[in-house]
Amino acid sequence: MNDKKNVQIGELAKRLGITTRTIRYYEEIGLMGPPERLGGGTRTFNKDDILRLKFILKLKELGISLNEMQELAEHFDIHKQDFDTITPKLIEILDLHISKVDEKIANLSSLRHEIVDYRLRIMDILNKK
Amino acid sequence: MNDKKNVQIGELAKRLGITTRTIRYYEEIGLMGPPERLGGGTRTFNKDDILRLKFILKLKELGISLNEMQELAEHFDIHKQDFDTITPKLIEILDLHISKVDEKIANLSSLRHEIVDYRLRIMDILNKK
DNA sequence: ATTTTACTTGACCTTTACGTAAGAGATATG
DNA sequence: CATATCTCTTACGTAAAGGTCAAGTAAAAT
Ligand SMILES: [Zn+2]
Ligand SMILES: [Zn+2]
Ligand SMILES: [Zn+2]
Ligand SMILES: [Zn+2]
Repeated sequence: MNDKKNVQIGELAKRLGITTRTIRYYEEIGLMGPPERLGGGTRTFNKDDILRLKFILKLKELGISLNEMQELAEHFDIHKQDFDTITPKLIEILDLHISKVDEKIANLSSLRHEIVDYRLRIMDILNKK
Repeated sequence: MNDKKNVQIGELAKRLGITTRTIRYYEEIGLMGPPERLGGGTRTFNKDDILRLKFILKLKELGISLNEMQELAEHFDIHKQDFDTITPKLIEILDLHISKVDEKIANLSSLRHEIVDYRLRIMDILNKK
């Protein structure tokens, strides 16, 4: 049994409902930073690592792309791992996202209108036959 | 000069604001059917071809994927090229799309709500410091 | 000690709708 | 005829976010 609090990749993935590939991928693109390793090379994740990963997943849920997160990460203090140091940059990004979402909603609404119209015209054609 | 009404690919693309690659691609995946060719192999498109292409672009505008169009195309009478033979299948697909769009709108709306909430919580943290 | 999991890196696969050469042939114009 | 401009096919590249092997190690359990 592990007496340290550190967790291996499989366990962590299971906990968060993602795959190990995902975690390695986030590390690969620099979102996660290199974790500590055991003697043999096995990754172990500490509490901060886990918090960071959860934070990433939260942002993803909010529709923020990994790319955007990378830009965002540049504004985190790299040496402090706590997220009390969230800068106004995050607010900025969230605001930008709110307006993007608004825009998408507007586009979809007018798309919906168009589809309905088109549908009606086709129904007319069918009925007049 | 061409005294026939048939048009070559470059001209057609320019007219419709797409690229020649797009037209060849639609043919490649079977959306467009092989056009007539000149002696040397150059494609020429007649009125019906053009109508069909415009129809495809219209559906694309409505958010219907090429894949869906292929399924749709299976329900067209392959030998008749007129679009009076639009079957109820198109209506079906449009209806499906309307509900998909509705779903997307709903998702985006709740996403927006979440983002705003999250933003507020962060603002709180920043202000209490 | 040995089997059974778990983990490692690397590399190729997936989807969608084309973009972008490369190299060769065709068409239009001077 | 020469030249410029199309057009042809073939085939690899692209973005996003991982999925899916494969071959080789390490850790955990028996
Ligand atoms: Zn974004
Ligand atoms: Zn209307
Ligand atoms: Zn669809
Ligand atoms: Zn709320």
